[in-house]
Formats: sequence, structure tokens, C-alpha cells
Amino acid sequence: MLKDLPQYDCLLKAAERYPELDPSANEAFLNLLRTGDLVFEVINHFLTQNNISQGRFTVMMLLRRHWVENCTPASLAEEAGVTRATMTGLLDTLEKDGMIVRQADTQDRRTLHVHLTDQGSACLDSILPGHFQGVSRVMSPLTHSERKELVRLLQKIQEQLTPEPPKATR
Amino acid sequence: MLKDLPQYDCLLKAAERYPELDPSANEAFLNLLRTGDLVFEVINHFLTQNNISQGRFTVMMLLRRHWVENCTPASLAEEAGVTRATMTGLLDTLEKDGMIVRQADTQDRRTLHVHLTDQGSACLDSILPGHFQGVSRVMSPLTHSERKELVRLLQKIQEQLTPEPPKATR
DNA sequence: ATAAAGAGATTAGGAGGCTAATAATTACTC
DNA sequence: GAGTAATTATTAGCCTCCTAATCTCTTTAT
Repeated sequence: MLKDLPQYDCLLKAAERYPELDPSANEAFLNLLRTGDLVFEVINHFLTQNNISQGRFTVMMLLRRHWVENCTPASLAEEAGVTRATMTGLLDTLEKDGMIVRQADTQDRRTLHVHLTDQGSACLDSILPGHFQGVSRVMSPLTHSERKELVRLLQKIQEQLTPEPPKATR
Repeated sequence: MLKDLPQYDCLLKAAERYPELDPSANEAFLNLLRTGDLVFEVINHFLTQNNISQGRFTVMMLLRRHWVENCTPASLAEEAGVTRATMTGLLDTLEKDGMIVRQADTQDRRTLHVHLTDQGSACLDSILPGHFQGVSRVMSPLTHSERKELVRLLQKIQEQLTPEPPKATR
């Protein structure tokens, strides 16, 4: 959303009208959203060409990351940051396409376990090199230290918005 | 998407398996997407409480920015960065709620002109102060110079991804 | 003048988010 | 041990985004 960002001097002028408007905060905010959107679009375009959506890709990456039986729809939803209802839909289409399977738990008959199939694993392997190349290309204008600085600034914002720090075990 | 970001050392390990994986690029990429998502969520939550979506809010802000008759569905779609079909849907709901009106062009019977109604303008005025406060809060962990540095880094990425520089007339 | 091409807006159909409500199972409490 | 509460997964209904197709009108070419 919002392809044409307002210029900084325009924000200054608007701030005269709205005393709550902090120009530098707004500028950073708009650029953050816009850049995130652009980057998402690039990666999403690549994934779409390979007939997979961002959501499905995330699920498959999570399944590979855990590489064992500990994945339930609820845990995947939690890690992916979507609702369980959404995860049900994602798993539906992934299962329909043969990328994953759902297996009943022998202990607790409420819970299911989700596995990547061989086909799903092969699909992921065929996509990942191109995906990582795309990520590298997107970030190519920044030097190593600039990337580190960007991450530092972004994490300061994240900490503001989440109870704990960015978490990131595993 | 992706609440739990992989740790940097985990990326290093994965890079052994995938030679295309650039750890620092990937770390920056994941943090950018995650932060953008978090920030969007915060703002979207505020707007939702005021019974308006991000898309509708963007359209109303664009209408106010132009403050005259030069807005057509096509130009709004272009500026907002969505398809015309999407804009049609947004304008439908905005018109249904009495926020905007569509008027026929006297010259060219294909084109329409979109205007903010008084009610739409009042609605925007009631929302903006809270919105700007939210933006300031989100960016509060960063100093002024950190915000400027963040914008600089983000714009370098944007330039990589768009033919021209971030544009931003007006 | 008329046919073809182009441009504006819309419609139809699909995907993936969300919330809220439901069904089945397990855990708690007294 | 019976009843209530909590948990797991799902369904239903809504919204917003997309692409592709359609309809109307204007411009261009012949």
C-alpha cells in the first residue's frame, strides 16, 4: 500500500495542522511499511511462479526446521504467527497438494501431527536456492555492517511492540 | 508471518547446506518483514477499532492529499499500489458508508471522479490524532538520528527494487 | 465511416487473513 | 465420579487482496 510516499517537507507542513504528527516518526513508519511491502512482493512473486504462497512456504520451512514429529497445527500457528483457523486452511491446501500429511496422535485424540512428505521436501529443495538468491539480491545494496545496523534498529522497534525481546530460539 | 525468527547462528548452520544462503542478508530480510508486519498490525488494530481498514484509510488520505477533483479510481489505484479491481471494491464500501462519492466526468463518459464527502472528512479528522500518536509510539525507541539512518537504509533497498528512486513527489 | 485498438471501470472467482461459534476430547474440581 | 472448564481442530461467514474476463466508451487507422 501507498506507493508514493509523502516527502519529508510535506510531513512538516502537515504537522502544523496536526500537533500529534511527529514528522521523523511518520517518515520512518511509512518507509518501513513501504519497504516491507516491496520486499515481500519480490519474494512472493518468486514463490508464486513456483506455485506456492508465502503462507504455505512458511509452514514448510517450519516443518523442515523441526524435522521431527513435534509439529501440531496449533504449534505451527503459534510459530507462524497466524490463527489456528488460518493454519487449518493452509494445511488443507498443502495436504491436497500432497506436500504434507496429518496423522492422529495415539495418546491424545484431539491432537494431530503434521509431517512434510517426500514430495513436499523435494519441492522445498527445488525452491530454496532461488529463494535465497532472491533474498541476497534484495539486500545487495547494503554492506554487511549496514545490514547489522538495520537489524539492530528493527529489533529496537520489535522490542517496543512485543512483551519479550525478538525471542528467536532455534 | 513467522513470529519466531531463526537465530543468526542457525542461519550460519543452514548456509553450510545451502551455498546460496547469505546469512546477513537473510537476517536483515527476516527482520524487515517481521518488523513491518508487527508495525502494520499495531496500526491496523487501531484503525479497525475505528471501523476502518488500512486500504480504506489509505484511499481517504490520498483523497485529502489531492483535495481537488483529480482523483479517479485508476489514479487512486496507481498511487495506492493496488489493482483497479481492488480499488473498485474499496470505493464500493467507502461509498456505501457515505465517506466518498463517485461523479461522472462530463467530457469522458468512461471516467469517474472520486470525492471525499463531509462525513468522510470528519471521520478522517476524528481518527488522525490517534493514528499519529500510534505512529509516534511505535517509533519512540529510536532517536531522531536513528530514524534518519533507518530511512536511509530502507531507501537504499527501495531503490534496488524500483526503476526510479522512491519517487515521492507531493 | 467503420473497424480495430486502447483505456476506464466493473464483475467473477479464488486465495488467505480474521473472528466467532462448534464438536470432540481431556483436565480439573468438589 | 459427575460436572465444569480448558484445549484441539475445525467450520462458517466476512473482508481485502489478486488475476482474468467483460462491458462501455474513446481514439486511431484505413
